[in-house]
Amino acid sequence: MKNTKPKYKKIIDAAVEVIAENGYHSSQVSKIAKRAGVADGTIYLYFKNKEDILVSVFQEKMGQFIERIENQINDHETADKKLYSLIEMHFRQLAEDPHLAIVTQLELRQSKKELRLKINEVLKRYLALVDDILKEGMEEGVFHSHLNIKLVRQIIFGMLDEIVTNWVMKEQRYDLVDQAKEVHFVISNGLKIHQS
Amino acid sequence: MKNTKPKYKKIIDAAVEVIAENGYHSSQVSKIAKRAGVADGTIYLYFKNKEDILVSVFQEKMGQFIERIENQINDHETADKKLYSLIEMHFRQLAEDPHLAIVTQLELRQSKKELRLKINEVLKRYLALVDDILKEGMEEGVFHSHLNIKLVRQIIFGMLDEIVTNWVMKEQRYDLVDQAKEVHFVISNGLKIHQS
Amino acid sequence: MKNTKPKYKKIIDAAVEVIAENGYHSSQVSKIAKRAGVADGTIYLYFKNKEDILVSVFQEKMGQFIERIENQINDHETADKKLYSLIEMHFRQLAEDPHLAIVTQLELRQSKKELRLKINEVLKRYLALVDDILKEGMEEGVFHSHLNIKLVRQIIFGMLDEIVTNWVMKEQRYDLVDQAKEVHFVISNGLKIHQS
Amino acid sequence: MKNTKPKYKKIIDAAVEVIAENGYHSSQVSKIAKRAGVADGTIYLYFKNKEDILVSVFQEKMGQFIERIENQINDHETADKKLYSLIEMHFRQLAEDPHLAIVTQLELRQSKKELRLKINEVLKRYLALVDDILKEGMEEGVFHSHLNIKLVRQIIFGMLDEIVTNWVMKEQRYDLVDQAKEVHFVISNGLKIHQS
DNA sequence: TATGAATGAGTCTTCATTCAT
DNA sequence: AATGAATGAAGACTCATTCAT
Repeated sequence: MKNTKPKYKKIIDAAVEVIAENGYHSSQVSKIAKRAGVADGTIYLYFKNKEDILVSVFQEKMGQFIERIENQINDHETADKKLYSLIEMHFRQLAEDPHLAIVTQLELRQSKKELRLKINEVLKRYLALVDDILKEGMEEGVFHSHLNIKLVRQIIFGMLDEIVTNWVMKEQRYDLVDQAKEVHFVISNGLKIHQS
Repeated sequence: MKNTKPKYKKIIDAAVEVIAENGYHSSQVSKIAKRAGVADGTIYLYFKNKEDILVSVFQEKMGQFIERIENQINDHETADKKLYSLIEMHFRQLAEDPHLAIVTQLELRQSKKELRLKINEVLKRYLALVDDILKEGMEEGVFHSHLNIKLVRQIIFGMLDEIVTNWVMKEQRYDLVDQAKEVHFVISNGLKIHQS
Repeated sequence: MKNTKPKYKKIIDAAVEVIAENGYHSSQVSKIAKRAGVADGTIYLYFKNKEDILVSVFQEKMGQFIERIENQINDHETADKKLYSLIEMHFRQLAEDPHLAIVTQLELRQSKKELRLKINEVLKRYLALVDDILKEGMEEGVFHSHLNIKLVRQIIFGMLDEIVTNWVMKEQRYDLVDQAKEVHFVISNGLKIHQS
Repeated sequence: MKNTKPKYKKIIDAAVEVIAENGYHSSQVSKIAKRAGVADGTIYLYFKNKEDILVSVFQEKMGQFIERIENQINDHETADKKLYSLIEMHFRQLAEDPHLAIVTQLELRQSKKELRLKINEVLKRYLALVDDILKEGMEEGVFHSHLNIKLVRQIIFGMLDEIVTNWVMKEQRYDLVDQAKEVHFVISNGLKIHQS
């Protein structure tokens, strides 16, 4: 946690709610302040500007998100099981926090370059996690070792991201976690070495 | 082609250029008008509002994009070869039009709900294309027929989309089309039935 | 006249009034727009920003101010008579336009460097006028020719400026033009060569 | 000295520095507090509000300024010599304290009416000094006795003020005190009775 | 006395859209 | 069909001041 001051946390949480409900552009700073129960100006004691709120939300929430996946993964022994666990956790966590899901899948996709770069910075840790699983799978002799890890990492992240986005846009009307098995089947099958 | 009047086309093309160069938020209607060589007000003779320009760009360009893939695919006989062709064409077309790539991958990811829904409408035709290939592969007995087509379609689109986005964000410094083979390998391998 | 468009002039005149009545800092752009009978945004078709209104007021009004003095001066033959004419006209013009006097003497004395530099740019023409009179007087053998023109020019401008400012701050309760004779007496006496 | 408490003085001195360096509008109370080494709130134990800091700076510094001139003047016997001494001291003191010069000549020229009135209050003592010299000169039969003292006082103050302002705006690149002689020559010459 | 975290009022500016010509 | 001058709504951010400790 970057900052444990109670107002900081209250603002972050208020921001997730307000942005999920109204969209980033309709989430006036004053609206977030009111929801957090602080004065408008107080926001600026903790955040550089409005965009910084968005970045901070992502950093805080994604930090936890990734941490939980890291922990969970270690409970499993093979790369393939770890991969399944990652997929399942990815879906589960977003399914459990629909507000956060809306923010990460829709509202955070702003086109401002600076914002995108900061988001990518946070995602690096997640991608590193995927890399580790891939390398492990290759060392185990289970995954094709000629595959370009950077590319496969993009494939996996792209798959998961698109599936979650779809679920959010379909207004979360079905069970996201249910999809984990099949998604894992396809990608695992795709990476694995098969005897022919 | 929705509209063949010369000014309509000039505005569409100007919009792609201007948005690619400046980003959506810095692409004022007046800037697009100037680039297109028309008066500001003229824009509103052809488009309902600013967002409609963006949607129309997507419709026009994506219409062609999908059409070309449709044509190309028919030259191939098996579902797997069609799948490869789709991937290759997806990458090739965006690689050949970097301005368009920037617009579709970055600038179009605005969060306004209405816009996103219209974009999805256009993409339906693309997804239908993927569906056809998948069904064909299942009928051929090559792809696992128990797979949820809607989910696999998301997997494929998500993969390709993420890979193109990465390429755009890395400022197109490497050859995107080169990636087609490996991407096809992974997804094809993932969908195929293997003897164990 | 830099710009003869009627709205430009209306805004300039409204600005002088509003600023004279309320002071620069209490003269919101929207207040000026309303007084000028235009929309807020229209201001920005003619002026870069709020400060630019102030600068433009000065340029427009001071342009006329100086022009009139230039014309008037030419009617006189000796440097000393020209000097008197300059003083009289300086006072007369400001006395005739009390709103302008308030703006130039009080509201324009903002401390922002950029603004001050632009104001000085306009004043150069006025100072050049004074220089010419001084040189002429020296050539006539009437004014001391060893005097530093740049310094004397400051003396004259400073005198006049302070006297007008005092009059404005005393709420213009006495006749400013009445002072011209005595002021001219002192400075003329000060510059002239006397037999001792 | 209005207030001899050490923090009061520290705040005054910090204010002169900060305002000279940053300009009045960029001199936030918090910046002055930090420079003075006190908490923001402490400022308000010694000053009613931000403007009161500025007024107090002027009162403190101008009090000394005038006092020194008063003392110096008494060393001289004739009005004319006193006048020279006043001019020289005026220039010398500001030349020796460039921060103060910037504050008095540029930053203090804010347009808020209340502030200007308080500044004038302080200046009264200075103007009285000038008045005394003028009266003395008239009694000596050296200066024209028909001159309006209030007007001449403005002439003298305006001259000196403009010359110092110019020097400050020219970034103090030349010697201000050097100008005293010539300035005195002009005004003294202007006030004196010459035989014709 | 001293602190400094919190407050919240206040405004310039942009730009999508309109409409008289 | 085309123009482009004019419109006006909308909101992030600053900073002087307060007050509980």
